[in-house]
Amino acid sequence: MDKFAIKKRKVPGDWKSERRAGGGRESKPDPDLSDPARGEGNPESFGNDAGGGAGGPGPPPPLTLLSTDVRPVWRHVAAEGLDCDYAVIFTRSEADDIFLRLEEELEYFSGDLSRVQVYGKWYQIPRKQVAHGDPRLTYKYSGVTLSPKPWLPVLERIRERVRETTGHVFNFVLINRYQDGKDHIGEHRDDERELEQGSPIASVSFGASRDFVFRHGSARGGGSRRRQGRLEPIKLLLEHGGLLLMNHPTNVHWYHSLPVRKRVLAPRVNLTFRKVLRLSKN
DNA sequence: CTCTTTCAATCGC
DNA sequence: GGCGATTGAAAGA
Repeated sequence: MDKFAIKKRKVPGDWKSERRAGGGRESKPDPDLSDPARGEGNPESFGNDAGGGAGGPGPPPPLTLLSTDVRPVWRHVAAEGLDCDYAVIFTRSEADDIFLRLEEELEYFSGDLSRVQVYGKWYQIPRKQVAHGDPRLTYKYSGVTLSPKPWLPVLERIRERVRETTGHVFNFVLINRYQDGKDHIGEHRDDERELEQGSPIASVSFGASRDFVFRHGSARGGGSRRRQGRLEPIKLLLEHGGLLLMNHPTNVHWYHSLPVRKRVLAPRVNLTFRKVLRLSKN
């Protein structure tokens, strides 16, 4: 039973007023996959629905749908100690272009920065990873200290859209690339000790849609699958051009993961923007 | 020194 | 195909 605790909300950032084009269908995340290089629908719409004109219930979509009319449709995701907002913030054509540039321009870490020791054995991390950000910042991940590469135009473009939609300015981005559904990341919390107090983490996705799962700390491990421990996992579908804002205190008690999905054949690039405090000591 | 937290692969169902 | 349980060395508080 997948509980999709998703409700509509107004606006966490700057977008004036929410408006929708077609009938108000409550869209629940579709656990099915979706390939990134699919043909197009409306090239200037965000991926939130668009009613799909063909045979959908409700009134027909408006004839004139100008791109300037379209605003992200935010969904609020809430549970005990969990507070997130999700919206597709890039049009399909914007996201396609950005994804292409990311694939062309990013150079991922290799060697020691891409290996991790688990239960005494060393593994390549089951994904690719790289960090970009302001000079002299560092971020520790699984024991290794990541020094960011300088910003690239495509990354600043994404960061600027995130600023427009959330009001937050981030100085660091950790990028993970999942080649296909076999690439994944295990359950973890993001280390907030080296982040600005109470600042959110902005997770932006391009390419293949992937399931994303939150689990409460108390619902994990040894003897914790008891009777009414009613903190069910919360599953989201992160889409091409989508932004998931993870607000404090989500990362304190909730773990998240990107599980294996063997039916997914296409790559996904995810960027988690952060406000990092610490500077490298030289 | 002690205690807590962390990561990914494998196996069983 | 997916999920829960299981496996420990290293780092940090």
